[in-house]
Amino acid sequence: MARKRGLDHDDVMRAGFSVLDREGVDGVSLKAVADLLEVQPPSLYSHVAGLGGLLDDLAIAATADFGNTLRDSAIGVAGDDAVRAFAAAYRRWALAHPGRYDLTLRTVARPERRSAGIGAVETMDAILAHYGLTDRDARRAGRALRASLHGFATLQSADALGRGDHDASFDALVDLFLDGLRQRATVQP
Amino acid sequence: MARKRGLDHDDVMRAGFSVLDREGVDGVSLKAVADLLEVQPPSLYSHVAGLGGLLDDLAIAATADFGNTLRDSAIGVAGDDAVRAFAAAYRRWALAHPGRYDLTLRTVARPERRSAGIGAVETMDAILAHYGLTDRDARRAGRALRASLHGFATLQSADALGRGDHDASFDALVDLFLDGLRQRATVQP
DNA sequence: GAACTCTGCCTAATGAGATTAGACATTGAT
DNA sequence: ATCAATGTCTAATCTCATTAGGCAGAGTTC
Repeated sequence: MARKRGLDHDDVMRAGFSVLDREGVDGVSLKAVADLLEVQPPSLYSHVAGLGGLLDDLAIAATADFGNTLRDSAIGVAGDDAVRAFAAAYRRWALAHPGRYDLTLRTVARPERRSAGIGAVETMDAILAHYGLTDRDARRAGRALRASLHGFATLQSADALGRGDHDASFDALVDLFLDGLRQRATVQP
Repeated sequence: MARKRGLDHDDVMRAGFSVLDREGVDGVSLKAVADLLEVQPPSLYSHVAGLGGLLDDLAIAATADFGNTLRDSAIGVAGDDAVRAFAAAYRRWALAHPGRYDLTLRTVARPERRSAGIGAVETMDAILAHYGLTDRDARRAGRALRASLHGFATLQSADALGRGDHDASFDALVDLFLDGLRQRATVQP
């Protein structure tokens, strides 16, 4: 009768992402995932460490995917173009997967999650290196860019920006950042 | 025996904020609030519309307080000084009350909450008006500033900025924004 | 001052979820 | 054919939120 289908950690992750994308972070429950997999909730404990473990796993996977996307965005471009490409990829990913993006930020404090996010920071550092800033300025510029992108993506996906052309506002934000960057740069890329 | 103390909506709010400040948004439960007030959870329903209602009320109150703080920050200053004061007040408040700040952003979509948040946007618009930007540029600059401040505050309070002098990074972010603003301004305040 | 009503807290009960323990069936190897 | 491993299941417990209905204290009215 019971067909002994045999689930998999990956199956659970897929189902988890499906619920996450559909219902958001708060909608992710073992019940929902189990229903989707047509299984009883306790069965999931063979594959993930409870709800918390599932969310952790999802967060790590999402962070890694995000990092890879960002890395890819900057391949073959440099200077302002690279910044623009990076910024566009950042916003695109965050808006396309609001739940996943949310998850990449909740409890950033865990080491595995942090290391999965390194890719993003390294990519940004590499892009900014072309501007020949001092280490200190580069670090600050990186934080400023990250904060701006994060803030914009979050506010837009929370629908907190009001009416208007958000694409243009975003471009303006990036341009504004680039203007400031150029003023501080020692080399003009 | 029962001392018939007589709670109050305000008492519940105070307790709610206390839990919120101590445990964060996810820590707010009717159980926790009831414990703090030495009352049984169902008793709270006389004063608040369940957990959701309490969170809504807290969010509205927090948003109003935040808005007032921001408004006050810009009294008697103008131009770059006003932007700096506004930015400093924004970050100070957000870092001082991470739970409340979180709450001001969750479900921004509700009308009362939105109107409570108007103060912040109006204050920012008033400050930016001094730069004589076109309406469109002003709107974009406002969004850029809001996004930057929000992003920085969120990332810092999530401990996602890494090691370093965050005060200086924040100042750098604001300076960078001001540089960009000046380039676009038609009047030099 | 006694009865009345209102307000606000209480207990009891229900229900959703997470989680643990332990039984049972299917699979693959010996 | 038997055995161990694996993975799912049912049953039970626990924490909360929430609803229903009862009871007591406070002020009001006569």
